[in-house]
Amino acid sequence: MTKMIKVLKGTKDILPQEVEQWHKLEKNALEIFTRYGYKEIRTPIFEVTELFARGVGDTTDIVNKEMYTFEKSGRSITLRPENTAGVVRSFIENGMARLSAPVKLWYKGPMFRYERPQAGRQRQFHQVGVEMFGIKEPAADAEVILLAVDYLKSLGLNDLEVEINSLGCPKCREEYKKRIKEVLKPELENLCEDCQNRYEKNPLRLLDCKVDSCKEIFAKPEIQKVIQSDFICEECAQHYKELKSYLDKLKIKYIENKLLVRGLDYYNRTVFEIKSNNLGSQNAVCGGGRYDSLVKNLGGEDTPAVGWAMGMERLNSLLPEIEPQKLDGYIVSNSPADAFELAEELRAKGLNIEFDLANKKFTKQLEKASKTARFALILGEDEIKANKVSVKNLETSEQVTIDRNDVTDKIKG
RNA sequence: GCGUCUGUCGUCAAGCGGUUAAGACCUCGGAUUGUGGUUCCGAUAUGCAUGGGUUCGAAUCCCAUCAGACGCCCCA
Repeated sequence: MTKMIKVLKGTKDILPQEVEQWHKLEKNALEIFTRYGYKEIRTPIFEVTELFARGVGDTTDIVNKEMYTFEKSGRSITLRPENTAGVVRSFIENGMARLSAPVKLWYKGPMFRYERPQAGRQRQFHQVGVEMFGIKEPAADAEVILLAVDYLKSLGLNDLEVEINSLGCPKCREEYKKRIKEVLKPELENLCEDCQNRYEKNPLRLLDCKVDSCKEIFAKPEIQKVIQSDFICEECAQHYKELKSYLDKLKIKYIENKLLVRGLDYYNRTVFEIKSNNLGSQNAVCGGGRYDSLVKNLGGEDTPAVGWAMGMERLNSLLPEIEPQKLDGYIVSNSPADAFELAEELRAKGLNIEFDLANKKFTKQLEKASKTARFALILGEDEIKANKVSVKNLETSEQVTIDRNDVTDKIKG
């Protein structure tokens, strides 16, 4: 046998038996997001590499080691590892800053990250996400979180945990980083290798290290004091406070998590995640936050923005399996020409109809009908002559011979 | 990039150095040339991820490669 070709590591076929669930995710997204005034946008799945380097941030893992990048005609091109940068690019390029604020956009589609696959993580995966531009007030943050919760509810996912935090603005965050580095400096060589890296790259990150020896160090009172301190400036604190009061009013339960730091450089002030306990170690279904300086960084007018993305595969694994739909009718006939005709007639009326293209024996056809359809539509010589059809309900075994024109009504009940 | 575990039919698997490589499901055919979903019979891996090695003998032991699962890092 010639060698079989297999899917690439970390990629997957979405097979017919699971596609119903994907339809549900997409249908609900369109429906719910539309209610909140969002319009769908579809951006290319590849962009100039620089977009991600500048947008996502060139200190991030995503940009440093996870991008699918290739050269074409002397240009460096990258498969999108996330879609916020692309949407922002489009926002700027199409002059959307001139539209009346807020500009609300949503998207869905495949993303690509060269990572080691594991539960809830693939190299090609899908995200749905929303981005709102032009509103700096915390009400925007609140609405975006409410939308996420609403969408999850529409999928039957009611008891997920919402975690929030405020990163402050670049100014107050720098201060905080400095203080963390200061207090940890004496312990630096006792920290694990990862933490030593993070010490320089992203000091906020090292606070939730899972290594026991690091945990012990962080538990020291003088260090805890710095971690727990309210470092954010007055304005940022006010923003955060207002957000929380909105969430309270909206009865959205949330957990404040000081250690919640997102790994993308563009976030400021509000960050949040929505987690599930049923997902294994990659337990976040939704992640997002505010990114007020991204539009400007990518060459647009200074425009505040908030948004989030959800991993569709992760959502999917939380959804119950959907029973496959049965056909409305399966035509049992040894005259393919007549079966064709009847099938077309009924399909035109919106019914799902099939018949045996291989023209097998009568009993085989009935067997197939009973496995795949609600009704068997028997079209034998007698019926054809009389312009009738015998309609058999395959659940109750009840069978009647009726006029062709009455078949639709009989099936639709 | 690192760590742990795992690769036997389309699927789920038994087998643990000498078997004709169980069994079940699915699929296909027959009992049954106009009445199914139940039942009964039958078919379906010269092959055990791939390549080497050890051995009289390997699906079973060893090595390498590849693939998968899970975890770390990071993220949705």
